[in-house]
Amino acid sequence: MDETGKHVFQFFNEVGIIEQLATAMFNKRLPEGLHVSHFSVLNHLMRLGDGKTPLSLASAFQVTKGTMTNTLSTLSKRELIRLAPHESDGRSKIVFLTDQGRRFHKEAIDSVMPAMIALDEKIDWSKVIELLPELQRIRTVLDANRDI
Amino acid sequence: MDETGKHVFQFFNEVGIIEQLATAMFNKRLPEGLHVSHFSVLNHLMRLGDGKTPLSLASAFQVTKGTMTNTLSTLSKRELIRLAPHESDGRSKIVFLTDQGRRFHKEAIDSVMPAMIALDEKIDWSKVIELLPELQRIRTVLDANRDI
DNA sequence: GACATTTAGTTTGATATTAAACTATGCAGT
DNA sequence: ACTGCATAGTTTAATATCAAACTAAATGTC
Repeated sequence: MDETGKHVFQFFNEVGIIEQLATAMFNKRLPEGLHVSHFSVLNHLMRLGDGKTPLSLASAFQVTKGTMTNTLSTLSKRELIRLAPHESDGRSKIVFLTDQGRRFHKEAIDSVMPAMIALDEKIDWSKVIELLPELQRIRTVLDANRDI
Repeated sequence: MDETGKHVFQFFNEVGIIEQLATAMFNKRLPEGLHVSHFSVLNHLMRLGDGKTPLSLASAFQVTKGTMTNTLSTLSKRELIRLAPHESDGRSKIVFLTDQGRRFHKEAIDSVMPAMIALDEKIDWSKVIELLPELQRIRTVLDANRDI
């Protein structure tokens, strides 16, 4: 293996570890039984608006349909979302945020923010933001080449 | 939430998705029953030398001791590693690569490389490598602040 | 030296995730 | 209209992972 190959493995390794640490940090601050995956869905619906289908959410987070079924069913049991039938497609559903869901989203952010502020002194977030476009490019390419 | 906060969530989101896509890509190419986690351990031992303890591996990948016990036991069952008692500490063990393990590592890389080469035309790996130090910094900070 | 505390590894129970099979609906071509 | 293929979501079985309890060995304190 050449040098570049090693760096690439290292890159994926760093990404994996950052993901684990960040996930752990979030999970620790979410109430019993709720996971980053649940928060992420709520966050997505808040940012981009609800009324999405389960499949579009699965695709946004790159998880399988089965995973999204599971995530949404937990959110639904907790009444943080409401699943309505799709008005024009009998196979599909539409996901709506409930008031509880919106409230929970705000509370979750409030409980994570202190940790972020604590990190703020140590991480140059502006530099992190500079990384975003390149990460998005990599994500897009990986996504488009899932079958190779 | 302010703008920076949104970017930070976005950053963690991108990282999460890249991790999932990369993991999926690797897993698809590994033989039945073996996972990126197993390859990663072998890769680590190849890069930095074997003779490590399970705990040091757990810490290198930021997984729990229990997870590492599980990973190593699979590798051991397949005889890709050998677990020897620690010569001076009765509680501990030492992980050695077997010849099969080294062979498997090479084969795994050979089977992943074509996909990387395919991606090579689309991703500027040199730019990826430029991201490494900043990612490592973020990782280190997150790691050092796990308790906050 | 005895006892308390720390440390390395294992075990247990729970959960998120995946891949693949399955159900039901939509749609396209004939 | 019928038939066949595609699509949306669910279910199932297997696995990786975690947190927390547990075992056994080491270390430190008195």
